[in-house]
Amino acid sequence: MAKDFPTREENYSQWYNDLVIRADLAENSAVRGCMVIKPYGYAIWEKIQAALDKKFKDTGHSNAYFPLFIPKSFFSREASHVEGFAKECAVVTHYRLKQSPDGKGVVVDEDAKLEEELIVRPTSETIIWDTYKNWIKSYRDLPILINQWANVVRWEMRTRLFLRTAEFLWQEGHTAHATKEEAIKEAETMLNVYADFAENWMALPVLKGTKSPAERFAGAIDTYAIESLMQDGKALQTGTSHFLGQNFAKAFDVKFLNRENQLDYVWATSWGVSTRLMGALIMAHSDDNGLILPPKLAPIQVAIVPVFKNEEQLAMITEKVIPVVEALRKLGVTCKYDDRDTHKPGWKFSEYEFKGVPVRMTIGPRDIEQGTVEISRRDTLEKETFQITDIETKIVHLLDKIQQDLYNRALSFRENNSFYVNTWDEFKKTLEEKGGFLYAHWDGTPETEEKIKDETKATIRVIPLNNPREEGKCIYSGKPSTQRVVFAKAY
RNA sequence: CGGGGUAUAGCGUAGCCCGGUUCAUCGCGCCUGCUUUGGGAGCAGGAGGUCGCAGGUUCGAAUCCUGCUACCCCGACCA
Repeated sequence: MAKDFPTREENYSQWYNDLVIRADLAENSAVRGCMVIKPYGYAIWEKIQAALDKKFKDTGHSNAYFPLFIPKSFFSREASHVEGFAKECAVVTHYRLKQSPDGKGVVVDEDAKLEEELIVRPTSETIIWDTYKNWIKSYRDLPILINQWANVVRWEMRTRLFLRTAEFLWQEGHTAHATKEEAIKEAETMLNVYADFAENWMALPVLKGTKSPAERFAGAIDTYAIESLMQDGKALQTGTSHFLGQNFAKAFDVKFLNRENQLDYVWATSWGVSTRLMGALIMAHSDDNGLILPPKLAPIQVAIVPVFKNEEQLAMITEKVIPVVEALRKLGVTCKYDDRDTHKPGWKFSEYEFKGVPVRMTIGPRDIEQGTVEISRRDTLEKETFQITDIETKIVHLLDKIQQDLYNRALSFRENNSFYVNTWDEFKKTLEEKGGFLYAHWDGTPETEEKIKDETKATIRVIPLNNPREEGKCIYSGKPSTQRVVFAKAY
């Protein structure tokens, strides 16, 4: 097995980073806090994009594109929005370079100073609402249901591959509606789209809920989120959907004539998921042997490794393999026949394990004699020998089973790491010793939430949707509470 | 941006405390050849380094001093 590959027990942070590198997903770039997404990693992102994009289209949305640069003044319009992002904006001040007077390289041409600075978008609400203003005159122009696939920049102090990079890829939906009810429904619909994607594609069980005021998006009335649990017991916010009320409409003066012939501000939502999803994928499923990908998102679903001593043997194997590859492709399975003679079988086994390929098929002289193949599944590392006849059907079923088993495994992990706690001591003890999701009573005040955070680093991850009512006492203040909320340490 | 640490070959490292025939170690990887190939092969040979950058101290600096830059960890912030 690979040397110098830390196990999760040693250092989860180190484990995660090395896993990303070893699985050939991404690396830190020369630009501070940014990442290079390598071909294999990007292939996973493309799978994620394709699946989400289809869901967006199916729910009536269209894609569009808005500028990367946003005039600084746009940020002044919505007070809480600017407060939320001001500290992490990259600012463009000049538009030209010139030869350095001393002849060494280039310098910024001070004569080319911009009249108004441009902000590299940290999110696009402002520029989009400035644009929507011109598009919306009447209720007949509504709703506007638009999504944008883009990159955004947030000058974070501390960065980590996929989880928090200075530049990241994401999609951001921005919708405009005639009524409050319709906008809230949209925000909830998109939350469900994300939850469905997480559970059925990423095999990642999620909690759906709303955020406490302190954790809300800057400028939102209500923030919905899906929250998932990683293997080290920390929570990761994997997607958000915001009901923005009329805040941005008022800030950008977006009014329309409603059915009653009255001028009104439009109601808005925004929602997004990012390359952070890949971080979730890595941390939720992987083991010490490398990545484990759910079949639906794996760029390679089946890796076929021939074992051969010479070209004649390889030719015999290839003859058997080609019909299988073709049959699998017809069934929509992506497979790679790795007949390179530059690496040994053992090397390839490890390689595809690192990359998280769900199923490996091995075929060698032994199999040729007996008409068999060896099938190995990545999630359990189990190996089994089958007759090659109709093997493609078995593989398709196995892929479905792996997808389901991964979800079930993650779900039982979450269930085993969710705790109902009733006292402050119990809260601290459980958080310290076990981590995970803590269901606890909270008095509903930001002050209490803040104090709990200061003392334990735990935050309210979500207030679950359709949360059962339950009388109780706040674990911190002892004041009355009507429901449990979910606390955890988060990334 | 506060506190701490690190920077030596593609990657990971030794050497630094106590400057000097060790001014560059070891492992992985890479190249060549032979033997190998069902879980990251073995042996033999080989290539590869402005010791982060810029100054300073000294007869002499990877080693000591100063400044800069980048990265890592812990905080604050966050998809």
